[in-house]
Formats: sequence, C-alpha cells, structure tokens
Amino acid sequence: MEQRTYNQYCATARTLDLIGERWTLLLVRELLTGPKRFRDLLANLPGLGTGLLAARLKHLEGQGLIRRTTLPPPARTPAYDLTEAGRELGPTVLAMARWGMKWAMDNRRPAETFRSGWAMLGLQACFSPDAAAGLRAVIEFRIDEETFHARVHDGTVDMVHTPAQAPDATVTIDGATFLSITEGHTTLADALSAGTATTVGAPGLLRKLPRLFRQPSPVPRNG
Amino acid sequence: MEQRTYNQYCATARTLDLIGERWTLLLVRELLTGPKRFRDLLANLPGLGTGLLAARLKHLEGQGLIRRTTLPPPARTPAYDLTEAGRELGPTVLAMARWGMKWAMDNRRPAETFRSGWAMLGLQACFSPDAAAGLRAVIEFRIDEETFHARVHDGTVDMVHTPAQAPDATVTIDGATFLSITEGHTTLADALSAGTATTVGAPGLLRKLPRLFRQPSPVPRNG
DNA sequence: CGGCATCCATTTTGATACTG
DNA sequence: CAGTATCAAAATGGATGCCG
Repeated sequence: MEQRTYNQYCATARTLDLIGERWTLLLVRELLTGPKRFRDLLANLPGLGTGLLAARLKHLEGQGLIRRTTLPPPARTPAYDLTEAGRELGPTVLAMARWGMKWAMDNRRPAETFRSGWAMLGLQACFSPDAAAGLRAVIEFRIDEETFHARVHDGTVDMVHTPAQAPDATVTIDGATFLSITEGHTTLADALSAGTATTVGAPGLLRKLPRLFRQPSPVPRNG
Repeated sequence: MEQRTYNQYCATARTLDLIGERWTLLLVRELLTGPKRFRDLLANLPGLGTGLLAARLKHLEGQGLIRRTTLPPPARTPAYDLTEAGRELGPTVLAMARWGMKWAMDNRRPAETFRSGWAMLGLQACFSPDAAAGLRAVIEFRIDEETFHARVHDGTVDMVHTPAQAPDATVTIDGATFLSITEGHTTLADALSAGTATTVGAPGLLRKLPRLFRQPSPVPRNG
C-alpha cells in the first residue's frame, strides 16, 4: 500500500504526489470556505464513496494538510479543517477556477450537479484586487438555505461559508436565480428588477460589486 | 470509452476533468518551456509508458490544449506545443510549484530523478514582479548541455528551453553544482567563488539576480 | 451520524513487445 | 523515432454491513 509517487525532485511533481489523486483537490476546494463534516463533504462530492473519502481524509491528515476538529458549540460535532499548509493551496485551486471559467465553462450539461458554494468560490476567483484597493467591507450572500460572506480587505478577499456578524451589505437570491446568473442567462441587475434578488446595505458598496467580481468572458476551446 | 467526469458545474471540477488525470499536468509542465518531441517527453517523465503518453497527447490535442507541430529547420521533426489555452495553464502549474517549494521540498530522496528544466521552472515560480518593475532583460542559463533563457519584461518573465539570440547576461553552471544549489547545499555566490559557475554580462543585472528570483524558505509540514 | 471493512465490476496504469 | 497492441497489476466506485 506504499503510495504512488512520480519520484521527481521537482516542486510541481512533489505537490502532485500529495494532491494529485482523484477527488483530493475537490476536497480541498470544499474546505477552503471553512470546516465541513463528513456527510457534507459526501453530499457535495457525488460519486465519491464513504470508503474513498475516509481514505483521502486520512491521507491528507497524515500529510499535514487537514486536521480533525470539533465544531464549536452548539454543534460539537466532528469536522475537518485545513491547516495552514492546506489553506495555502487556495491560490492553486483558484488558478484552476480562473482557467476553467475562461476555457471550460460552456453550457451546463443536464447531468451536472450544482452547488452555490462552488459558484461562490468562482466569485472569489474573479475578484479584482485593483478594484478593491483601499476597500474594507464584509458582504453577505444568502442563497436559499446557504449563507456565505466575503471579507474584503487590503486588496484581498476571503470567502467563508457562514453568516457574517455585521455585514456592510447583504445579497439575497433564490437558488434557481443564482444558477441562472452563474450560467450567464441573466444578471444580478435583472434579478433585482424582477424581484428574485434583493440587496440590503450601503448603496455605494453594492454599486461596486460588478467591478469587484468581474467575470471573464468565456473563450471556447478548440479554436 | 466515454471519459470519466466529476459531473459538476464548477470551474475547478471542469478543469480537473481536463487535466486532472495522472501525468497530464506534468506533460503541460514539460511543454511550458517550449515545444518538445515524443522521446524527450518520455525521457523527462520516467515511469510513463509510450502508450499512456500517446493517449494523453491525443486527449490534450482533442481538447485543444496542445497541438502537433513540426520543428523549424534544420530539425523538421514532429513535436508537440501548447495552444493558447494550454499555455494559460502556466499560472496553475506555477502556483503548484510555489506551494511545493514552500511545503514539499524536503531533502531529495535518492530514487528521485532531477532535470535542470524543472528547477528552471522553479526559478520562474519564485520570480518577483516587484523587483523586476521597469526591467527589460534577457538572461541565458547554460547547465551542462541544456540551455534556457529568461525574458524579463514589464514585471513578468518567460522561461524558454532554447538559447537566447542576444542575452544581456549568461550564467553557466555544471549540472552537479546546479543540483547542489537547488537542494540548498550551496549558493550561486559560492559556486562563482569556487569556479564551478561563471557569469558573463552586465554586472548590474547579475547583481539583481538573487532579488529577481527569491527562493522561499521551505516550511516543514506536519507541524 | 461518523466512520471502517469487505466484496466485486470496471477503469486506469505500467511494462513490454511489436510495427511502419 | 513515433507510436500501437497487449496484458497484468493497481486504483476506483458502488453496494452493503457493521460498530460506537
């Protein structure tokens, strides 16, 4: 059961030895927005079985990329969280997300699942540091039952899968509309007019949103 | 024979559907410094068989990430090159390289192979745009039989596996010394004193080198 | 709920032999 | 040299069943 390795003294190959197996980087993606429980991971990774998930978690824990924790009260239930090393895989995952948004996001296929969290990470991936220079704000997003918040500070952004304590603005959208926006079939502005989305908070901040998160126009491959 | 997919409407998952299979990203790594022939790819990817290499190349070509070309005269031999979409995977590979340099490059294991090209890509990964602001220069590196050159311009760098036409500086190192520098056992300065490395060209530019490519101090995982 | 263990069908891989 | 063809070993996935 010795683990497979590329046996290359190369930073990229060494990294792939650790996170290159199937499902591993998607597991990291799930944890980038905060600790998750076993069953939530399972629910967001359709096709992954309990056995393989347990194996991957154990491997990543052994390599020091994740850590078993207990959720704070009142939950008090076991969960998995990224270590500092694991969290620093964020730039790698976001680089992939940026590439994918540009080159791989053609029309959604019917069999494909969708989770709002994935799109929130996509939002983080198209964050524009320039447009956020000097800005400090917390923006909450509510999509159906899921609540996220983005912390913008010093030209960077964090995306967390929890409610904010004191958001400067809150965006509320129903799931179907959010998917439609993600697919590019409609826009936030249209959804606001139609009443399927609502915003609360500083108007100046809300007006900046489209510039803070500037979606790239997809380029078809095979050209 | 339909290809395996995560079936997620998510930019990261879609990207992994395309480049997440074993060897694929290392193949991209090889091509990032310029077109390569079948046998050279094979030689730099020990453990990969001809069949799998052919399959990967075909898949990537079908997905529009690489392209079959013919090397310019006098070579005139078939080779593989990245398309624009493929080349834009550079940031993803370099993000992994940066992570690996910090978190995964402990002592070289005896079984591990080493290629100077991998370390040259590592050099590119720790390029500092700030230190290169306003600088425009071409630096050639000669390690044993291999010649690379870095083109620095507008705070960016390109690394190419060919000689430069008119380098502003040239660094010549023998392979063993270069490996030793990569491992951190010695430094370029020491190698210059010892005579195992030599430099030619603008002294001002050569003095800037350590700042242009600033290696991160590795942090042990499992802490 | 949060896992681990087991069995089995299917894919993927790695290594080698072979061909134009 | 640039691949194809072939086959054995390993990884994956899906289903279950078990235990604390």
